[in-house]
Amino acid sequence: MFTIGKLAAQADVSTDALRYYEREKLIAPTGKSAGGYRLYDEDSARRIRFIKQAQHCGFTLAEILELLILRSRDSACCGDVRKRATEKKLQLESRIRSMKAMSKALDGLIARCIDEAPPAAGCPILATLERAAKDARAT
Amino acid sequence: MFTIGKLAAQADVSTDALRYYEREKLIAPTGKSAGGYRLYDEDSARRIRFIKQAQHCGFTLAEILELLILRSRDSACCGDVRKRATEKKLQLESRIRSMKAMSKALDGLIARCIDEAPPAAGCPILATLERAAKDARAT
DNA sequence: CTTGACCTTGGTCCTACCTCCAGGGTTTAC
DNA sequence: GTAAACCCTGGAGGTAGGACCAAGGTCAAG
Repeated sequence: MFTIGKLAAQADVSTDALRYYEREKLIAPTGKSAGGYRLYDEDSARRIRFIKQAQHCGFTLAEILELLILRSRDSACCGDVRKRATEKKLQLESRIRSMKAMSKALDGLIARCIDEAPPAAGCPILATLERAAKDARAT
Repeated sequence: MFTIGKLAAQADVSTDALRYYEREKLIAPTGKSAGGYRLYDEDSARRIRFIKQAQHCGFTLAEILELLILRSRDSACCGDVRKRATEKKLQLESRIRSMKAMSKALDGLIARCIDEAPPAAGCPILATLERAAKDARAT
């Protein structure tokens, strides 16, 4: 059994984050000391590893809570989990697409800037940012 | 000259958003009516197009404010603007990379789930989420 | 027994971008 | 002239994931 500080150090998160997870129902201390200190065991550490890994896969804490609940009830597990993973992947891919579109739009702006003589009258990037929406509306 | 509602409809934003932009110093009404209504002109409309386009390129409102300030002073314009556009592109690309890594991690999870017989004892996705961090620490 | 490191609760604050609301004044169309 | 539609200010709320802080209690070492 270790206190919150030890657990935090071991899992490389802040004690504030751990208390936050507790408020959000993601974890609960295994017990409490006489003086009211939270006490944790190896199971808690595993649970936090789970949370952090899932975050690295793009799940929000709310979604991770659902995964944790699924994990606790054995029934209907794998299919459900796989569905969530797949949905998350689609979501990520959609966001990647939209960011790629932004990146491409920036490419266009930057290229225009180089083409059209740098210290010309009015920055071509800024001019284009103004004009673009008009074009889009015309579409 | 039109009121905030007209401008909002024309630019496809909410009146609340316009008032918010004003608080954030991104825009200001051209004038006010006798009764205190905000009044805007075609220039305001162009400014809002600018803001929306820049948002589509991934700039935050704070960054857009800087762009607008750059635009108003002609000096040192294009180089500065181009620098910001380039930085923003790098930032986007870094975020894209990190999301791709997430997506790939999900791929791994999903694949493992298919390989290892669906209704087995314990979902392989969940098990992997627990284990992965340990492996990483060992690295 | 004292000092310092650690812990507690409960609260506010942060980013980013708004949305929604109340309570009231203004314009405009009929 | 009156009803509907519009606008005003100011402030709260909400998402996501915490950071940080104050006032105070607890624990371990020396």
